[in-house]
Amino acid sequence: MRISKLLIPTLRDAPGDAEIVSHKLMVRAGMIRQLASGIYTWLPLGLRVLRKVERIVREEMDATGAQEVLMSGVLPAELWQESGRWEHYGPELLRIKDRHDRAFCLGPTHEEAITDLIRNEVHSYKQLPANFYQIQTKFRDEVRPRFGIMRAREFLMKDAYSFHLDHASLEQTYQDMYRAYSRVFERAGLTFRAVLADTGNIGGSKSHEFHVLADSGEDLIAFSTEGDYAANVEMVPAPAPAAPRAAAAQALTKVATPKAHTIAEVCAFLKVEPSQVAKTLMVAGEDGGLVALVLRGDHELNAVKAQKLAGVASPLRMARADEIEAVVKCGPGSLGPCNLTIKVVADSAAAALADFVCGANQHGFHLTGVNWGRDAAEPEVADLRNAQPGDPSPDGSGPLAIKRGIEVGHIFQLGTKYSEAMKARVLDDTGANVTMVMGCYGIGVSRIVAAAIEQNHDDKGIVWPVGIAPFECAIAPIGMHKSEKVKAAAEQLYTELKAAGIDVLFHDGNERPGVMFADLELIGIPHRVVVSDRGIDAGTLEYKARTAENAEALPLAQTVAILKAKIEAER
RNA sequence: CGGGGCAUAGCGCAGUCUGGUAGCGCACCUGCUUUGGGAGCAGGGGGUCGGGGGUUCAAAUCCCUCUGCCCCGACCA
Repeated sequence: MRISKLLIPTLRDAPGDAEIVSHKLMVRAGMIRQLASGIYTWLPLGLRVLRKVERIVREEMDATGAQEVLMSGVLPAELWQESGRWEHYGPELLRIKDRHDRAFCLGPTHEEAITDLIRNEVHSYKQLPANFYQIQTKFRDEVRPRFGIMRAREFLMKDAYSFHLDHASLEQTYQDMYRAYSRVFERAGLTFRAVLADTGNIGGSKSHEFHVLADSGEDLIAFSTEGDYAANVEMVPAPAPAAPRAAAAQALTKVATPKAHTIAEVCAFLKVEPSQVAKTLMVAGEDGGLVALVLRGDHELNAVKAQKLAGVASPLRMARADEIEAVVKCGPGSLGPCNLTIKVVADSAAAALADFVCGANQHGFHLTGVNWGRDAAEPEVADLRNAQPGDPSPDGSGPLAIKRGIEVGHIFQLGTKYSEAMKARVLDDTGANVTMVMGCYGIGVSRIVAAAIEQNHDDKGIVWPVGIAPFECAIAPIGMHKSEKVKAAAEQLYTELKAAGIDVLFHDGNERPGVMFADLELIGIPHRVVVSDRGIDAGTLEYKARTAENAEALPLAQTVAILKAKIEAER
């Protein structure tokens, strides 16, 4: 393509509201523009990258034998009512009505739609297993869209759904998908890790997430530093304390703690360690009341674990100040487990504390020397906290380390959750009706674009892996509009590179060299060839990789062949 | 949804406190010069100062209200 025929509105300054580097660079490079919160227009350059990611995904899915379909983005409410998710999905499901006042939603995922298709069209075990995928725009009305395309409300996703006669067949397709996903992310040039995951809103049993490792990631991944174990922290069981609770040694004492509400403030004021403090959090219960959750001051509540507790509302919701005041006469900063009338659940580490510090359920006061059983009722004990670095790996392979990740893929063994609810059955070889077993597999196609930038950039801009670069090579002629020699050589190189099957961007504008180089670096084209009078006279073209420090001279006659070899090796 | 902030040209911002001609840099258009790392000179276009209401002789500026966007907390590819 000729750059003069492309709308690539690059910016020197990033918009003030862009937080993370991929968002800044995508806007600056003229790849995307925002239309509304979490809703974006893809410009020609951005769309080229998106299409390349799509192509890789499509090729790898096709290679597994999956069949491509395309379902509607607008889905009838009836299907969602049938699966039960019309009620349970929550406000993320954007519900709309048509002119006849019939209810629909914008599809955030398509289990219902595909299950409806398959139950109507597939009747025999001989048609199984089968795996169907689509690459399609999803809509999730996120509470807080942010980070540009990374967490948009509208986004491009590859979703696949497999159908099986039995679990062994599902397991096999699951493994196929695991391998296909690994190839997709490798080809996209990403450093990633597959980790054990929670099944969340989709449901099912076994599940892995694929995470791109990046400091800007919103997820926390726990790794065994010695072994293979890797899991989303929300999944990692926290170890119960090895030692039994010590005997009470101190007397219960009430102390005034004016202005000390947070754990840090209380510890500084009373000169104790956070690990000797119990913090009490109140969350909404299933019955409309509240449940008190007690953790050690140095531990973090794990929302996934908490919302699985009996009596706790799912999804988890922290109590509002007015709800708390209806139970105890104080604010959230002075809560403690003593004399509570509501259900109290303590994390195993908090339950093992003796002579600990906690809020007095009275504004401005804390208690010291508190002991379970004596001063507070023995609590129900559960695993409520996030695993921490240094905790033992659940597989016994060593201590855990924790890193940040961006979730770009997720595979699930659904089992019969949807096929049961929607009566999707086939006849087996004995003529018996069997409920199909399902799997589902998602890739955040648009998110991959942002994640790739998070991992591949420098202070000048994006550094695309060749596999997903909008163009593989750029031609940068110097003084083309003055020098016929340069113009002829650049045009010839452009024709030859295209003929060699290379995606080439011809910078045919009349920009000064500095502007041209800066733009090509910003938009991250992996290979650059400079055509100049100086070089032509010497029989050379100047070549520089985006990642290279310095340029090198290539013999004019061999440039195309050399570039072709380099690019094909990287694809 | 709760808490905080912002809204002035395509982008980045000043002006708001203390009411009185709407500005700066980049980008854009024209001309001339320039051409190996974001050029120079000259000229030019572009704004209902987010919307509505109020106070005032006079509102970007003060008051009320609505909307949008961003950030911090519970969801997910």
